[in-house]
Amino acid sequence: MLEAAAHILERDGLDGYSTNAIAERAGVSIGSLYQYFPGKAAITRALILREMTVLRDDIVGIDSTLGGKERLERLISAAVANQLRRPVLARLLDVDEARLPPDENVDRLAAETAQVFQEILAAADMPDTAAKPYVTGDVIAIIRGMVDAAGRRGETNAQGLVERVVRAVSGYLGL
Amino acid sequence: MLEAAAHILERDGLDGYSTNAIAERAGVSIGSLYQYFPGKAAITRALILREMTVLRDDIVGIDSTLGGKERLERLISAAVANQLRRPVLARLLDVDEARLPPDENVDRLAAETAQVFQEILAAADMPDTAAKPYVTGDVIAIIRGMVDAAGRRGETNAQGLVERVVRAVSGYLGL
Amino acid sequence: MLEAAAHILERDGLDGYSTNAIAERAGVSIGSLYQYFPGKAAITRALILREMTVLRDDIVGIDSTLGGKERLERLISAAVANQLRRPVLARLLDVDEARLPPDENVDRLAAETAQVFQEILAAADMPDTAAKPYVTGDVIAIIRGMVDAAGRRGETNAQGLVERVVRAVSGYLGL
Amino acid sequence: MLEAAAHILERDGLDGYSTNAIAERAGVSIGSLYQYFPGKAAITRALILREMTVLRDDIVGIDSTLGGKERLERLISAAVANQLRRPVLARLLDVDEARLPPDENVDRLAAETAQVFQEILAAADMPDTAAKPYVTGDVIAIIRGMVDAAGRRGETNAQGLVERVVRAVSGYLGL
DNA sequence: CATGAATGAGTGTTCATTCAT
DNA sequence: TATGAATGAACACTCATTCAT
Repeated sequence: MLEAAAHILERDGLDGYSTNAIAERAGVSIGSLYQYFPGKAAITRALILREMTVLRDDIVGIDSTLGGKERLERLISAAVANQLRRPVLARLLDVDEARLPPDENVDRLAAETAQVFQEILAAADMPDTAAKPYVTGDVIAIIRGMVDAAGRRGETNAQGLVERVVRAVSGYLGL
Repeated sequence: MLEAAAHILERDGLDGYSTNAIAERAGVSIGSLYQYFPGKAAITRALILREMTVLRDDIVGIDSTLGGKERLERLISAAVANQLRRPVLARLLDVDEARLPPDENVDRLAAETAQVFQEILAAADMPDTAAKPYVTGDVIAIIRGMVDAAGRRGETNAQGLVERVVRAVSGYLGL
Repeated sequence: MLEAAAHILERDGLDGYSTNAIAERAGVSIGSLYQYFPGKAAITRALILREMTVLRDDIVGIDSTLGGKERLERLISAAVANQLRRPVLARLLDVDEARLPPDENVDRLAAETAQVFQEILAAADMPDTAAKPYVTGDVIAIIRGMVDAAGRRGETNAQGLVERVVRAVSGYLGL
Repeated sequence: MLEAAAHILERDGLDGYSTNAIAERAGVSIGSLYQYFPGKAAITRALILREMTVLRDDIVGIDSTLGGKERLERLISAAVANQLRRPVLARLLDVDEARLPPDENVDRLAAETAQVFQEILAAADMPDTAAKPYVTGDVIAIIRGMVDAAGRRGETNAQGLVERVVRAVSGYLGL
């Protein structure tokens, strides 16, 4: 059912993203949909959570004994892979999330992910500037912005994209 | 009428962005709205055009006798100012544009803007890499991503933001 | 449109009382219905108001220079006529009103009507008991109860019913 | 299960009165509910029957050797007690009964109850008028109307209410 | 017998668009 | 040209009922 929702969102965009369409695509009745989710918002939230969890898990799994530069690269690699996996979905979920009331679980997951970013940016071999406020936000924004645009252009070559993002972030940090 | 649409979008978001609300806010009847615009999509497109034109004009006005680095900084400055002027509007228009079928005028304006970017990146004192494909797109994406995120965080200090964006773009270009 | 709602309520009961049915019966689209009423509750409230207003006007028009007994009889006559006019509608509105949140206009109208009852019961030639609390409520309840039951039995002879109600109320008051 | 239905009806009104809610409250599955009752209507009917049976039994138990006036008072006392026991339930069942198709068992029970009324009203020390048609219906309506209104006002003092109802009925009968 | 997931017709409501005035 | 009442497809959601396990 979540996968059906994801598919609809990717294929038809926000306009086609209706509970009836989701149910039909999932091959269940609209009534069943509402037995698993209390409402449309819950479906979207679950979808967001699912996508965010993949990234969080990838990122948390990065070997913390590695140097900061190496970890940063791996982090970017994970973020790129995550966004490139389903670029349209990632973008639309991002958009729709803004309409939803804040959700505890989503917020927690976002905080956990940001935490990993912050730890990496505070590593020993990182410049002092990297620990400043807003830096984490900037780095995330750079990654998101570049990968999003690449996704919209239809880029699929993750390796090349990762290299460019690494260059941008490294440059920003003064590495 | 366009300003009414902009206001509604900023104040009520995509959910409140209805033709009736726009007409009421503009102080005209819904019938009149449809005499000036063939449909809701046309209103949004006109709004997008209006906002893009401001940026294009600012950018086109940059003194082309200046060095590439200086022009790049001015360009970023203009982009930041443009996005920070009405951050919510800029973001929502961006989102809603994706729903609309491609539009000739919008595309032309985007191409014109990108053209200026490209010329600056191809300036004599710029590294060779800057002329490669993707680079223009990447730079635009970095700027958009960072400024968007800043707008969402509620940042209003354009000067500090410009500096950070310049740093990111310069780093990315290897300046 | 109100008349359509009334008709549906009378013919199909609360079960058939849907906005779509009302619109269809009224010969307008569902959209038009919602241009005149903000919601289903508003339709029901307007209907209640309409019915209550008839009774209030009848009752307020009773010549206040008459003796208490005479006025009481006229009041009962008016109440009977009102309830017998559309007995099913009166009853169902009564039921549905209980589901609705309290409404200022309805409450005011009810208070105005009760006020007239109270004034008549406090007339000079009325027994002292008539002025006691709960008496107004009891009298209204007797009238409503008897007339409602008569309506459900299909009685249409107002004159005979009025006599019996007068007898009950007079007996209750000790006249 | 019936008690669960009664509880839901009292606590949540007709809006909350759903088969799922009843089953949950009763601690059984919705499937089991449908093994004991063929449908929602049957549950409501059974509930009506249960409540009516209590009154019928009370009334049938009245000593038939007593005088008519005394028996009438006892009957009213029983009716008041019955309605005041669970005033909200009594009222809502009354309302919901109107939606249901007529039921043999309910009708029989109602007839039995009315029969007792009629016998009392035909007692030797009762006025001739009491035996007329409509009188039984009127008396029942007076009692129901007054007690219902009292229940809605939140009255709980049965004794005072019984006295007032007796006064109304006696007055009506010309006692 | 008991279960509860599945069903889908039906509900109240919104909103982009049209067109007679 | 301006108006705004009218339209109706579409939406999110509910709930009485069924039936495979």
